[in-house]
Amino acid sequence: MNIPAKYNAQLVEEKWYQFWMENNYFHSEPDDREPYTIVIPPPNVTGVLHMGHMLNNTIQDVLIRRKRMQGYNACWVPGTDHASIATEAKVVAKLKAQGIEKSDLSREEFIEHAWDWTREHGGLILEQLKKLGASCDWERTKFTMDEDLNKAVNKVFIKLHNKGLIYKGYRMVNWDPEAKTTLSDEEVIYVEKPGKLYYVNYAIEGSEEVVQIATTRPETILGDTAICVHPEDERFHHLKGKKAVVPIVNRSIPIIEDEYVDREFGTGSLKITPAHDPNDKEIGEKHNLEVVDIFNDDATLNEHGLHYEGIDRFKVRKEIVKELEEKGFLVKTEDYMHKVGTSERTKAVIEPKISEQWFLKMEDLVKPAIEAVLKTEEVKLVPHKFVNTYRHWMENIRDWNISRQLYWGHRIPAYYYSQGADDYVIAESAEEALTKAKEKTGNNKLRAEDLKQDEDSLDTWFSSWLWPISVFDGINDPENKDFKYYYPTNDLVTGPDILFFWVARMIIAGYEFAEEKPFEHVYLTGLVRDKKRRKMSKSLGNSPDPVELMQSYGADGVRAGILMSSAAGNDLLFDEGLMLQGRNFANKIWNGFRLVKGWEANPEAIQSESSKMAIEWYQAKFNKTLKFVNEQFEQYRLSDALTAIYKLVWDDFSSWYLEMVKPEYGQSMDQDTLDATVNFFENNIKILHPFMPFITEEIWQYFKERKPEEALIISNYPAEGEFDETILESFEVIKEIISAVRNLRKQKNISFKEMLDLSILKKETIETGFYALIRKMCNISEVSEIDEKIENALTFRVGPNEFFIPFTEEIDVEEEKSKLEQELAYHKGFLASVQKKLANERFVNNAPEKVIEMEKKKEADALAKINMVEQSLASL
RNA sequence: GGGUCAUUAACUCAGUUGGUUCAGAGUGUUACCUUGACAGGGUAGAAGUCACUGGUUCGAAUCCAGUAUGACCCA
Repeated sequence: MNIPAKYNAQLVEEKWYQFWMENNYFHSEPDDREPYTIVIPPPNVTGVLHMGHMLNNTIQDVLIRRKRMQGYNACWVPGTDHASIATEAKVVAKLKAQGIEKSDLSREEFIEHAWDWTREHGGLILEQLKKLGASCDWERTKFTMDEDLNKAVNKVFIKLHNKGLIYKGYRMVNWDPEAKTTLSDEEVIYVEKPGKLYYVNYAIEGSEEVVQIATTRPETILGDTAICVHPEDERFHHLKGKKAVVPIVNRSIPIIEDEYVDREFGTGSLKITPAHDPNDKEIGEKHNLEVVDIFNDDATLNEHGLHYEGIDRFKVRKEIVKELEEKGFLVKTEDYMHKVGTSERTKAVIEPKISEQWFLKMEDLVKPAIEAVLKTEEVKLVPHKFVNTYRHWMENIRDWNISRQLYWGHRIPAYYYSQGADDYVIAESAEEALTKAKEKTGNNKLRAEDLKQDEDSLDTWFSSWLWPISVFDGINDPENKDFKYYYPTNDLVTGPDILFFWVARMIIAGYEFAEEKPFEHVYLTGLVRDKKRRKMSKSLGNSPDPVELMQSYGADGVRAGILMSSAAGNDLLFDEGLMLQGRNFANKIWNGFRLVKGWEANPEAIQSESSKMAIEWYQAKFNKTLKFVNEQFEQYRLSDALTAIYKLVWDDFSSWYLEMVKPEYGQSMDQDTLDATVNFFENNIKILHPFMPFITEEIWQYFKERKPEEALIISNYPAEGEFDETILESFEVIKEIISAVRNLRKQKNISFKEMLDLSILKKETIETGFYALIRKMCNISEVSEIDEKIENALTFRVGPNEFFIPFTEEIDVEEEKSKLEQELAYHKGFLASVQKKLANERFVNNAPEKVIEMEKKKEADALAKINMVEQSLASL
């Protein structure tokens, strides 16, 4: 036979992926079958495949392939996300490398560069998913900036605005004064830096007294608008209602009280600068304080900086300290370590800055989404434990800041006709805006050039929260047949880190825009970590390249490996050993196939008793396992499902079944056994196909000549069947007997080739049909039942039955004795523990009948065994 | 600082709703096997005070409280 001894994944994988594509097996169209739909969590266009994607997409592919085989109309919609922040940063960096600054380009020019980037890199990750075997419906591939998706975003913005849910407000943003841009929280890195704590006196109006504050940023004194103390701090009670005077500026500011103040820190009184500190901003809003912004965009001081106008913040810090000292306001300085936010890219110290933003009111929108997950369970989180986190977030939700100061993304559809903050209209297009503006202002002379669209873009999540709807064009055209057929989708597979950002918002959007849940189950995967338990990420460089892994272990090996130890919602420590296990498994299957493929049936051959029993047993074993596997799938326990199949194929099928039906040397195989074996093999690879699609399709096609429409990928998943539990139980006993004989051979150095006799002193029924199996598996010439012990024989016990192998050589009595004594000690210990329980009155009175009966049976069994072992000892 | 979750063999993890001597799997490790599908294999073995301290119960890895350590999310 010409089948290689080692399975070569590379040769096989590309072939079958192409075959599936050519036959369009991934594509779905609405029909009268029940749909099963998954939308992919769209990966970032700038991204390359990492371990998290692998885990995530493997799970989705397993789910979709299984449902496809189960006869559902399976549709897995792929796509990518425009990721405004990340992509814009990449494009800026790329342009910079070419000597072009973003500020040199117009918005339109910059966006053209971003599209170039997207066209160049955007498809990469999808190509990598193909290598993994992902059976996505590629004809349905979507991008969050596609025209129809963009239109949907605009529509939704307008709808929400019309409902009065979108408003403009102020928010503290992370301002990078070097790049002159806002940064997301993720792009700010906090570093520990040595600084100083400056103690400064503020005069109290109308008194000789002073109040002392401590600050790390004395330059912000110029923007102070209050002093705050703790309401229960007796040191400051007498200052209540008074006013303080800001040094240098001579501004009169109120002394307010708030529990936010930490009485132990510094002097216990706090200066409040709402324009330049997030906490101060909140206090400022609470107490209606004035906001004085003292900085320009490049972090030099503006006109509020008085004589420091135009000077950089750090230089001002030095100079103002000198001035405070000269004028007698500065009391002392202390060294102080504190965490300072810096820009991930420019390393510049971040300046918290108040800026005008668009917000979405969440309070009412969130209600149906809370109901759906926490009350009606229309949407179920898997594992369930995440509902706690979900509840906490949803019940403490804040309004959503949906604008970003970026070019790349969906531009906010607000058009200004004048300078005022509210002089705008919301419209789907510039033309519509013009009409609306004319209406609103009554000025018919307005021209298109008079309108200026808002410069900001929308948060990327503001488009991805529509994803399950918008990929089917359900916002623009809610009556279209795809949307009606596929929505709501069934399962969503994603990481718990975006439960809020994305999952919760999709649920909100589902109820708001489609009046229905977006999906039924949310499978939250674990995070993939490295051996040091760090999250795998590109910035740490601790993630192996999945494409290289697939080259080393095969896509099937990697898929199986990564699923083998990843229970839903539990983190997964990446270990290359898992991939190895996956690859070895593929090889094991491959060699089983080689064996079976090499068998030829002899029409004259008659089925042996042992083969008949083996077939009967394996059928039961398979049915039981399949039932278990299906139950695991119901609970999204993919790891357990795979492990069960792994054991079925490796232990039960390869190690036991194949050995049992394997023709004896020089013998040939009968047709019935061969047919049954091939049938078993095919069923094995059917239930394995969702996990390891390539090798299973390869073997499937190798077994027989098949037409394209007979491909494994679209074959029928095996149906559950009845099974006889007693066969399985009996077989466990047979396995023990076989193991015991093998053990004896090893201990006594008896070659397997030497035939032996086996006698059974039977106390409990053993299916005699299985004797043939014992003979075959242990190279036994005869299995006989006896009534008396045999002298001078090797013995062992399985259950209450005693076994004898006549043995000509001297038996080592001492060794036998010590073995028996060990056994005896074990049973006696067991008996003692059982009897102790039964002697406990409270146990007997309180435990359920069933449990007590079980204990009584255990007691009887133990006594019988002890009796037997004692007899054996006596006979020695 | 607030919330959520975890802690079981050298390593990675199960243990499905308290009950069989229940303490399990895989990897690794040890010994033996150049077996006719497979050394990417086979057979057999060793290995754990279920983080700690209390409590509930006839009975706790499992339920409750606290402590320690770690992780994640939010501020």
